[in-house]
This record gives sequence, C-alpha cells and structure tokens, in this order.
Amino acid sequence: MSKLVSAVQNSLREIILAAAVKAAAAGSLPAVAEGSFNVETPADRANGDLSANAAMAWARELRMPPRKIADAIAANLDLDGTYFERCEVAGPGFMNFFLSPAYYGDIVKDILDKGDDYGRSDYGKGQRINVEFVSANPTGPMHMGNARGGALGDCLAALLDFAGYDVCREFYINDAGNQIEKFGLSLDIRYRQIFEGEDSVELPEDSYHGEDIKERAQEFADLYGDKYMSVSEEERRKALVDYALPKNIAAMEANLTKYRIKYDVWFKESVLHNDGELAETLNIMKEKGLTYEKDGALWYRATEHGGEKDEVLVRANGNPTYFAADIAYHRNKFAVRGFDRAIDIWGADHHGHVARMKGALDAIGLDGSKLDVILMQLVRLTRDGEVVRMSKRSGKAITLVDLLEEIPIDAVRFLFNMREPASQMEFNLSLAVEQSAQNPVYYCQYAHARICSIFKKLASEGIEPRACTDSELQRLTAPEEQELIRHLSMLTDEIISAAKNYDPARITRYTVDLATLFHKFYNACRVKCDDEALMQARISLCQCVRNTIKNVLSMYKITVPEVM
RNA sequence: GUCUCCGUAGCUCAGCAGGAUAGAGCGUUCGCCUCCUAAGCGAAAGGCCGGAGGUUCGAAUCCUCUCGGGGACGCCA
Repeated sequence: MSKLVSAVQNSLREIILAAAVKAAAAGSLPAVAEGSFNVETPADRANGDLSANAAMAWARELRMPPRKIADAIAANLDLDGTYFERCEVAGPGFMNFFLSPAYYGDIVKDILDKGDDYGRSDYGKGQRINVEFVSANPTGPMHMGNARGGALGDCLAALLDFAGYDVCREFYINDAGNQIEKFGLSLDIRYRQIFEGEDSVELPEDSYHGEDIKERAQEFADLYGDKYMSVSEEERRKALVDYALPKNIAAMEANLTKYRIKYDVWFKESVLHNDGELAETLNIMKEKGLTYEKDGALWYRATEHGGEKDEVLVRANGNPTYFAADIAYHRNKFAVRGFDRAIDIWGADHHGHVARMKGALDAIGLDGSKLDVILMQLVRLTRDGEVVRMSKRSGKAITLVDLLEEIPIDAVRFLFNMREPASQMEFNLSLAVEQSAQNPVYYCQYAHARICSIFKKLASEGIEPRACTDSELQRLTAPEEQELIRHLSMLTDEIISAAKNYDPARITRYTVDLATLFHKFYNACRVKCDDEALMQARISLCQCVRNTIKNVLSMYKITVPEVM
C-alpha cells in the first residue's frame, strides 16, 4: 500500500479510537470497546472516501444501538490537522469520512516524485522466487496452453519483481526420458520413409505424427543424404535427436523472444540424469525407506505421504519416470539453488500431480508448501462468435506461432491476463485484432496517447508543464478529478495484492479502470483552460496518469504508443 | 466413484479476508465534437447472484447439501 494511503487509513483508526475514549470519559458511551473494526473505501462515493464500521462492530459489546454509538463517537471526533474534512453517520451506523483537497494534492505530488518507480515496493524484499512457466515439450510446436502460460508466467514474474521479490524466470526442458525416445523413433521412421517410400515403415499410433517431425527429418536428409540408412538404428536415432532437438529448442526460444519472454534459466532435464542428481535423489528416497521394488520397477510409497496410490519411480526397463525426474528437479530448486519459493505454472490436466509432488518434497525432508502450483484452465478460441479449433492454414491445432502471426503481441499479452488462471477463458480472435475501444488493450493505450497529444498541443502553444504549489494542486476538486486520483493512489496496494494472489489479471483490470476514469475526467474537465493554476494542476494529474499507465503496461511488456 | 475448476444482465466477465441501492464492456435504444485525439463520454432498458438449508444485526461473498458444465485420475509428460 502506498505509504500515504496506509498512513491515512491507520490515522483514521486512531482518530476513531481517540474519539471513543473521549466519549466514554464523557459518559456518552458506557465503556471503551475492544472489538476490532474495518476501515474501507465505500463503493458509492456519496458514502464518503473512507468508511468505518466501528459502531456496528461494537454494538453487541456495548449493548447499544449502532447509530447511537456512531453519533457519540462522531460528536467527539477531533479532525483538526488531519486529512479529513468531516464525518457523517449514515445507514445502519457507518461513519463516513470525507478527505480534504490537501489529501488529493499530496497524492499527486507523491506520484510525480516517484515517477517510473511509482507502483514498486519492497514488499517481497529478500525473497528469492523461481517462476517456471511454459516448459513446453521440445518434441513439437508450442500450443495455446503454452501461449496462455507464457503471458501469465511472464507477467506474474514481472509483478513479483515490481513487488520487490528477487525473481528467476525459468524454462524446464524435458530433453530426456520417454518422449525423447518417442521423438527419435518418429524422426527415424520419417527419415526412412524418405528413402524407402511412405509405406515402407508405419508410424506407431502413439508416436508423433506432426508435420514438424517430417520437416526435421527432411532437413536432416538434405544435410546427410542416406548416409544414416546404413548405421545401426540406435546410432541413427541418436543422430536425428541430436540434430532436431537443439533446432526445436532454438525455435522455441526464438518464438518466445518474439512473444517478449526472456528466461533467466533454461534448465535441461538431461542434466539431472547425467550429473547424477537424479540418482542422488533416488538414493535419498531409498535411504529414507520411501521406496520398494515390485514387478521389476522401483516404487515410491506415496500412499504413506498423502498420495492416493503408490507411484513408479524407475520403470522395469530401467528408465526413470517423469515423476522421479521432477522430484529431483524440485529438489534442485530448493536444496541446491536455495530458492525460498517456487511457482510452477501447469495446465489444469496436471492437477493430480500437485499433491504427490508436494508430498514427495515433504517426504525427502524439503518443505512442499514452498511450492505453489498455478493450474491454468483451457483456452477456448472463438472467431465471430464461433469456436475455432483448427488453424485455417495447417488444419492442425492452432500453435503459439499461428496466434502471434494473427494477433498483435500487445493484445495477446494483455488479453491472456484479463482472467484469473483458474477460469476457463474465452479468447476472442476477432476482438483481439480489432483496433477499437472494445479491445481493452487499445482502450488503455488510447488514454496514454491522448495525454501525450494534450501535452503536444499545449507545447505547440508555448505551454510547458511546471511544478505546482500545494495550493494549486488543491484546486483538483471536481468529482472526476478526485475519483481519478483515488484510483491512482491504489496502484502499489493493487500490485502487492496481485502478487500475493498470483493474479496478474488484477492489474489489467486496474488499468482498464484507470483508462475509464481518465476518459471521464477528459470529458468533464478541460486541461487547456484560461485559469493557469488550474491548468497546471490538471497537467500534473495527467502526468500522473500517463506515468502510471506507462509503468503498468511496460511492466507487462506492452507498448505505450504516444500517437494512435 | 474420487479429486478439481466453474455457474452473477441476452453475451463475455468483475465483485467473494460478510456490509449501505449487486457492477463493467459488448449488444439494444437515445443523446454529446465552432473547443486538448469521437479508438472518447453521458443517459435508458436489462438480475429470485444455479437451487435449498444454515451461521450473522447483515450473505453474491462463509458452512453443509444439491443440480448443471469443463478437466484429471497411465511403468504418458
């Protein structure tokens, strides 16, 4: 919470308590109540700027009707020298306080002082937090789930950074295990089909059938010809994987860069296998008696650690499972790299994995509660009101690349962060490309561009912004001005709440609301006017709005155009 | 069957550490540029907050049950 805003809220509590003590001393209250009460911002401005429910909260304790308590307190209030102008008792016993123009002026001054740092706080100071997101399977193209996960993860990381956490953005590359074998097999068959004909070898049902596999096999054939037809299957598959996997990973990185996502760490699963960390983790589990052997496989006693059934760690064929590697991976995050907290963003289809992962961490002596998993629900794409399943061009499921080709990055990043992760959201393709006010991202950018335009216009007439005096800023008394300032003042608090709840959508909504309040102000109050002092005060307010929009949009790596 | 997410205006969704008359956008109807960007603003219409109990001075919000929809329950990842 902005220091000023929280200071004012706290001071109000003290003012009320002091008045209650005075009222009790004067005999208009039977005693000084001890129960807690809330100070909050009423939905309807007519009910004041801040409202306290003390009288209602104390009614039972004091055995007195709430209205009478409120009247007694109100009569004993001392508002001299505070930001409060007056208090009204209303409704069932609310005490509604109205802030003075000095408060609004000071908020504007505070925001201008903070500039590009406005909204930042040290709330999460000293906390190292790892945010792992997308982590798409490197055997094929990234899909819509990765698109949502990318926007969500990157913006969440940005939010945590803004709230003062030390954030590490991480991509986990599943470059080992079953799927890589399947990848090699699929590439192998496509490669052989090039030389032996389409019908020579059949692709098994559960292998990768995508066009991307064919393309990689063809590239490989273009490079090496049929040279690998004569070597062993094992050698050929290895060569194919060694060729195709780095290509795929590089492609993912390039596409994510286009999406404005830059990772601090690309963590390879294979490292866990090769450096012995996986074996080490399995040994720890064995030593702790967490495992047993059955049917040739190594099992984890998950049922003894909150799981519904035991899980295989090492298959009968000697290959460790994804789960085993994932335990080693999370052990690495906490025990090796020492993160205070780790956030994983997974598709909702992984939800069954959450409890057993946390349980396993607890079982090996780490704290599973330090792991937070955000489960994302599916995205439903629509165009002109119809559900879209396939890409028109490829006929296959729409990929991240398809999406970024069709929709501006600003819109994708913003729209994916309009809804909470857990909601099954609809992504309206026609709206996303539309450059109109219905598209919330343009609506916000437009407010910014409009302010820039005002400044340009003023500059062309020789009017430059200047610092305002306190009394000049106190000229901002129109309801539209005060609403706008009030909303501006909430930014830091909103960012902290959003960070705490892992909910970047809170901030996109905040920004839309800010744009709305600005547009209302714009229509109600002319900036350029004959009253020089008032004009400069309004210019200051516009600077606050412009800065704030810029701070939040650029936090989410969304551009802030000066002209639209 | 077990677990999980979701049911709020015609549509897409806010609100949910309980608070005053339940909000926004789209869509519908009607207004506002001789004046800083009309990609804007204003007004009207539109609701048993899925249903039933309970807790409370007070419930869209908390608890229990129930109905409807999505998803998950592999020696896949």
